Amino acid sequence: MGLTEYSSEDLEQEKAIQEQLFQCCDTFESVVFHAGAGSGKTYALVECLKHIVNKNREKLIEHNQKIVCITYTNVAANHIKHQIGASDVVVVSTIHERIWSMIKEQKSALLALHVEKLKNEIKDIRNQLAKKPDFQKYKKLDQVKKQEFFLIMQENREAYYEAYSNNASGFKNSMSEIIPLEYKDLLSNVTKFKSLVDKLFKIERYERCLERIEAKEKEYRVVQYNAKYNRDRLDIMRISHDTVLEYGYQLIEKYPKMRQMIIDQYPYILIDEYQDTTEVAVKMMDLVEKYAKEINHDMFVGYFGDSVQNIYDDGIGGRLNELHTGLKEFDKIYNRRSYKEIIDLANKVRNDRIEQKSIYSDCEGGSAMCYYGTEADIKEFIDMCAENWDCSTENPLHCLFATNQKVAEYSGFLKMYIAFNGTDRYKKGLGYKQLNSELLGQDTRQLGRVPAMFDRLMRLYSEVRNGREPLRNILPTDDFRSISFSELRTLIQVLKSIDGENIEELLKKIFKQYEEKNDKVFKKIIDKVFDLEEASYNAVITEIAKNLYRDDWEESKTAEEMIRPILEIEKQELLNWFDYRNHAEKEKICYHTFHSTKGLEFENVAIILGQDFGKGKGKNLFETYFKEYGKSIEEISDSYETGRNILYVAVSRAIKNLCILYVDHMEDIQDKIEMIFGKIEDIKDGK
DNA sequence: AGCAATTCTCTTTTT
DNA sequence: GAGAATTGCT
Repeated sequence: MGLTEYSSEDLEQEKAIQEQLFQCCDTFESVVFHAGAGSGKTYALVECLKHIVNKNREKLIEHNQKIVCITYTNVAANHIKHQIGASDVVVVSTIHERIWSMIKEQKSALLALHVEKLKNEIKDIRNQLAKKPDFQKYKKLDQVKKQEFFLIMQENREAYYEAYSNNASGFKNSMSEIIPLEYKDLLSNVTKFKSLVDKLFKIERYERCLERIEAKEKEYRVVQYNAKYNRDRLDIMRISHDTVLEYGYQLIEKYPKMRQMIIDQYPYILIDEYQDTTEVAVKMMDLVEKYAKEINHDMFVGYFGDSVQNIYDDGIGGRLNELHTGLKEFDKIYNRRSYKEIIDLANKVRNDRIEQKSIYSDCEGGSAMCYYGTEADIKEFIDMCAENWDCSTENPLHCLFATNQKVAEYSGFLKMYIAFNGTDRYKKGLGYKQLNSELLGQDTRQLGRVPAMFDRLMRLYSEVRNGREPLRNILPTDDFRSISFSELRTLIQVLKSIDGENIEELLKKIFKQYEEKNDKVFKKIIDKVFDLEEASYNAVITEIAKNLYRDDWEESKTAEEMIRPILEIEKQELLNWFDYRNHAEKEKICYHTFHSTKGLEFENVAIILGQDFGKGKGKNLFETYFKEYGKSIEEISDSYETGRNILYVAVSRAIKNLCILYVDHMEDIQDKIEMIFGKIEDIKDGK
């Protein structure tokens, strides 16, 4: 069995560290708690919260003060809320939510910052127009001409945007109808022309916004933050995540009163996963805490996390001590998650001063191995792991890949992933980043319009077939109650008859029934799935085309031709996709990206390290890590850290069994790999 | 040939 | 939205 008996000496030690932490809370000595993977970091944080509440609840209530706990995600916030139970003196939230709630009432100060930001942005764009070589031709025009050009473009704004997504020659054609000859030169390079006009329009929008703020127009009196949007829209008074923190920092820096207010209201601030927070958030904490010292007020800031588990681009990682000075440091070296073999390997991977030790005395009995092979060996490797560890739905194997595409491939919906990836919506611009949340988001609200439609369709499909109480979750409660048993049975029969090899067949079948049968409840169900004003085959096709493709398709192709790749997605792929997202069926083998496993733990883990992560062909995320392994701090590069952190997170998910497959050339790095993993074998000899 | 314009390609994740 | 790769122009 294993991992059941504690070593009493270590348990005492662990307790002693926790006691020291409590003491720091009591004496307002701010701390950083370095806790590696599986060490019970969140447990320590929750214990601190409880300790502070127990000791100070009355006092806090009397002074109308709260303990603040900041997490990186909403999921983590809910998790901690659940663990401490409802409390009137603790507020748990993400940094954005907390900062916004602290600053949103300072409406006039925020408005002033917003005005300043608008002005700075305008200045910046003007600066680019004057300096960037791209705009040389524009620069040569005199003021009057510049103004005239702008007015012409302004008058033809609609035509400009209509032509915008055409290819270069098409765009040139449409534009030369509008633009007088003297400005034709600007159009010689379409990309530069677009960039110029976009910038001119942006300046205009910002200036107009400034005027409206000045005029105190209704919608222009307060700055809004809505967590739903990922981008600033400064011109309509809407800011996004980064700007919330930016404004927060500026307010705190500018107004001592703001600092005072935070200190008075929130004498305790605990931050979970500090390595993921942004620089500006930590600088804010530093400012506030230093000010508290200055005016002799009590304030405690506690950071909980692990610099090596920073796997996001904008997290501070190991830079905490530069940004927030004077913190008392604690290391937690005990591991409560894994067997010794895993812990030893994870220690070697991170290769820093933190060396974990199991808290259990019966911690031997796990396994950690490494093989090398080629792309073609992956499948066999996975099967070998599943077989060796006797994996089943009760004891599943968890496979970790770098990219979502690989996850989609092995989960059985690669064709679907590629079909969506190939649509205009996700191919153009930054769309490919959107694909992962709109197609693979665990939360239904993240899904794009079309994936959400397919999700509802497949929910119905599997509910009718596998649900214990079919339709209970699909029919509105009233209908479910009023429908008779035999009616329900026929309805289910009809719904079950909807089937087909691919999306096209499914849709055709559905709407054939829809038109033939005059069943009110059936229609209601289908209406709900497609969520359109009018439900028909053509309406659905058009909706999909409109959502996934640019709107200039009508001339050349019909909607149906346009969305051919989507229509041809096989039903089996849809089902696999649906199961992957909902984890409805407990699988024998589950697939994840490295990133998505953060914070989780699995009995059996297989990791595939390949060439599929990074820019350019054949780039290998881990190559630099292996190459620079063991070198001094001065010699290592940023990509060493990126590789190390991701590999550490991946490796430390395992509780008992871990196996790694390295899929790339390894002539130069074999010795380093063997330093970490011990002997590495060819997968073909491994069986 | 040499340069400029156009098109293609690119990882993960949260707020 | 940046940098590489490809196509196009003179």
